[in-house]
Amino acid sequence: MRASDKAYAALRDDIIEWRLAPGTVLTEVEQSERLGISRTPLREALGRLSAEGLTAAGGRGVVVTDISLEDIDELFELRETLEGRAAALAAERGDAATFEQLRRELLHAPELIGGAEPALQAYYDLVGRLDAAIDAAISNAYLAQAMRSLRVHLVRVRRLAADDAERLTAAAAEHAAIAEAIAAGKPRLAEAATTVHLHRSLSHVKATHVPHQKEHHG
Amino acid sequence: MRASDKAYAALRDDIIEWRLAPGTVLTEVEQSERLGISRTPLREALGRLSAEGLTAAGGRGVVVTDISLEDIDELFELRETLEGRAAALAAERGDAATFEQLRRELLHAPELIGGAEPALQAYYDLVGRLDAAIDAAISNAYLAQAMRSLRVHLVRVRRLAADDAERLTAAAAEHAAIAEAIAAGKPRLAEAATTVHLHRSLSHVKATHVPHQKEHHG
DNA sequence: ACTTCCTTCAGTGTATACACAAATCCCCGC
DNA sequence: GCGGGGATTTGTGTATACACTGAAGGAAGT
Repeated sequence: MRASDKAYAALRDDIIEWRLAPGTVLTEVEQSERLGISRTPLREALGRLSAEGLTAAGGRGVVVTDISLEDIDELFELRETLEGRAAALAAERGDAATFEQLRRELLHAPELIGGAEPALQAYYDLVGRLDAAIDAAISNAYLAQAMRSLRVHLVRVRRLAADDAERLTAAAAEHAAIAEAIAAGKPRLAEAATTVHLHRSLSHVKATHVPHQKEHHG
Repeated sequence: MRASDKAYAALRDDIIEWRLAPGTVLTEVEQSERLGISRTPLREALGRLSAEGLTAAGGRGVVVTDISLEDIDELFELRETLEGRAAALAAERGDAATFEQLRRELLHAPELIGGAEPALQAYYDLVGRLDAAIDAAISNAYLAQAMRSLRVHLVRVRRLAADDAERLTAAAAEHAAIAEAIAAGKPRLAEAATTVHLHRSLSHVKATHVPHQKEHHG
């Protein structure tokens, strides 16, 4: 693994998991020493992060970007646009058997949610497989790319919300509805189910959202 | 201006204007010598280009990406999704006077189109101002960013088509219709007008498209 | 003649040194 | 005591040297 990849992954995780608070300035020498690499690969990592919008390269050093409540609204507005269309396209072009299988698994998801850590991870993986199946079904590299770049920010937002078992169970049912609509080849329904799911998701995030306090070092 | 910015702008223009054929491998030492800079800033430029999708960093050296006919279809599919929604949002949130003014100017655009080079540039600027006005009106940084990253590829596609005066005149009328719908505050109509415009645009591109032959150097 | 191994080399990945810009801080003058 | 100007420090931008890897070409053996 290249040093720049390692630095990118480390910094990306630190930002997504809110270990690096928004507003933190990432100095090249400091971070390169922390990660045990040189400035050159670190700069590449910072460039990638800034391209994704996780950091912003303002005048002196790059700073970790913040996510405000307005940002979350904007994020979900774009998400609704992209994923709604993606679900519709998947219903038109996707393989019914694939999504039927996913739907069946999603109906059994509540058993995973109540469980401990590994079972919960299995649930998240399942949702991830639904996303991947949609990505593959739409056969549109540009749309898939746009959604991928969105998901980075969404993971960050998800960490802000309290994902209780109740919400996760409901979300699983919503996902199952999306998979069912796609499997049935109903684009309008798939888009509507996605819209419903995203609105409920957004409501939950905004309801349980607790502002992260910035950890001012020093 | 930084050396990396200069390199980025130069390479970006070379690719967009099809002076660098798809499949061309951009070697770091070669390009850095050609542009009169060092490898370090050039690498940053190549990184940005690859992030945008203008180049792909496969194993050995980065290569200029190709745009196939399927790519154009996918590109316009995403474009329809994003710009349709953007037009609708602009109709909801935009300032009527701004778009009314743009509509009036677009109605006079045919006078510019017939003219020589500078007048044609004035027309392209006018269309660009409409795009910028929509970007500003939607007040959604993520959506605006997604559209910006798309436009790079669209400029590249536009260079493939023969933009005759007839098509440009029709396009101006379609743009005027979009501006009118936004000014009138009619989201559905604005989205529909955008859809119509993009489909006509796509048809024109595909009808007049001439495949670029790759210039194999040596 | 074909295959295989070794050599060589082109090219990237990384580290480091140097140059330059900006911000801060201290000292001197008032 | 306060303000201004210069030095110092901090950090980025760029260049270059070195290491490593993967590929291509040739030579030798079968």
